[in-house]
Amino acid sequence: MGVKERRAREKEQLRRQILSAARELFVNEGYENVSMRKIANKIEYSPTTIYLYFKGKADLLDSVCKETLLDLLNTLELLNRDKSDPVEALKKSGKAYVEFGLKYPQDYKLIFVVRPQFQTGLGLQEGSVGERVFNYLRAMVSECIRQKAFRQVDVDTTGQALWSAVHGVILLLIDFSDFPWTEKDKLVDMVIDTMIEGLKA
Amino acid sequence: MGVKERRAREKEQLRRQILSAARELFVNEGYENVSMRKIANKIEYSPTTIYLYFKGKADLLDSVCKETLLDLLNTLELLNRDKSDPVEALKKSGKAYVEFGLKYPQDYKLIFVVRPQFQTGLGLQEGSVGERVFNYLRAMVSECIRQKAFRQVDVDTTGQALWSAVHGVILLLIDFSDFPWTEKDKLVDMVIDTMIEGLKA
DNA sequence: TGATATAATTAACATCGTTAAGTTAAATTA
DNA sequence: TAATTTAACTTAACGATGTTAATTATATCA
Repeated sequence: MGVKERRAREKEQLRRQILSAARELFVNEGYENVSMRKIANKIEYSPTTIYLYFKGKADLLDSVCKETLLDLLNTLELLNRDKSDPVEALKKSGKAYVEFGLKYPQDYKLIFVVRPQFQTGLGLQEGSVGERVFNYLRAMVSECIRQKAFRQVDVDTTGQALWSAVHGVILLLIDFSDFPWTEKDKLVDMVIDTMIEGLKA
Repeated sequence: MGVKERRAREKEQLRRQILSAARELFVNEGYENVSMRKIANKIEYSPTTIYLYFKGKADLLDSVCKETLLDLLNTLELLNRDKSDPVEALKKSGKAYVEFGLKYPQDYKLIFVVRPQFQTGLGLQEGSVGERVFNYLRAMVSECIRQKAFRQVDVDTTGQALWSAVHGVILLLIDFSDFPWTEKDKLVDMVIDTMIEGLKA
């Protein structure tokens, strides 16, 4: 009777093996430089086997990204959000978001830069992990307004603007690592603090 | 005797023709979805002819990007910078920068996201077009501080922070075009205005 | 005109993502 | 246990890609 379960377990194991090989290759060599055959070689299966577990290369990438996004969401939610000081909480989350992006630069780019192009749907649609991350940000902004720490700004627009700012600084730091930036933390603080200062009542 | 000159002129003409066809296809269909054969078809030459004028697809891309960057620099410098109101000038330039990024999304991504690692003369190295664009921004910030419209912030950090913000909003709008953003101009204004508000004295 | 240089083409290669057909091994049924 | 069904995996192949080498056409100069 437990044979089906064992089989399912074995299938899941190979699925994870594929995913893990794909992640490592994508991160180290870049999505476009990784072929299905290369992934297959790494796990010592034929290339077509991958298609029994994933719809295709794009789907594989999407699954890798989803894992990373869940990790990010988890990181953010673990931050003890002090409701009494939502502004400080927002700052903290913003910095954590940037830190995450800089800690996993390739993953970050895969999710937020590479993936949208290759995906037919969207990583921010209803029920997606991306949407949950954004909702988290939205809720914090909302709380800042409710407590009148921020002036009466539009919640959606403000959330999107804040996201833009942190997104931008992450990508610039990643992509122009040779550029003579001022000290990294100073720049990140400047971006976040300036935005928040501009929103205060 | 003028035969050499005519030949050179003809050669240059075809070069520009290739470049123009490549730009149109890159912008409309995306870099990865454009093949050398497709470009060749458009100009009614054989695919290999392109290799007599460009090193390869990547070189073609870089050339397209360089053109675009020069165009951006020109656009910015044409903005009549009213020295009497540097804050307004900064806003105007910021919006122009975003508009430019959204007008040439493919080019923008290629210049500032995809290619920085490999490029010479296009990124932010000394003497590059990118550096000139950044210096332009820096000068405006400096003027805002000098006229005491901004508080006594660090010029470099501030310039980099502002750049981060506009860079971020451009990329989000490009990459997540399906996302239910609030009206585009409203979001862009929010990003720029909030940053500037946060910098005021 | 005929030789020469240059421009453009044809043919081909290796590799890509992906599909269809075929094979092997395990699980189920009799 | 023997036959049959089912699942997992592989081999072979297709069309398309970027690019190179060999070849042909074209225009210039003697």
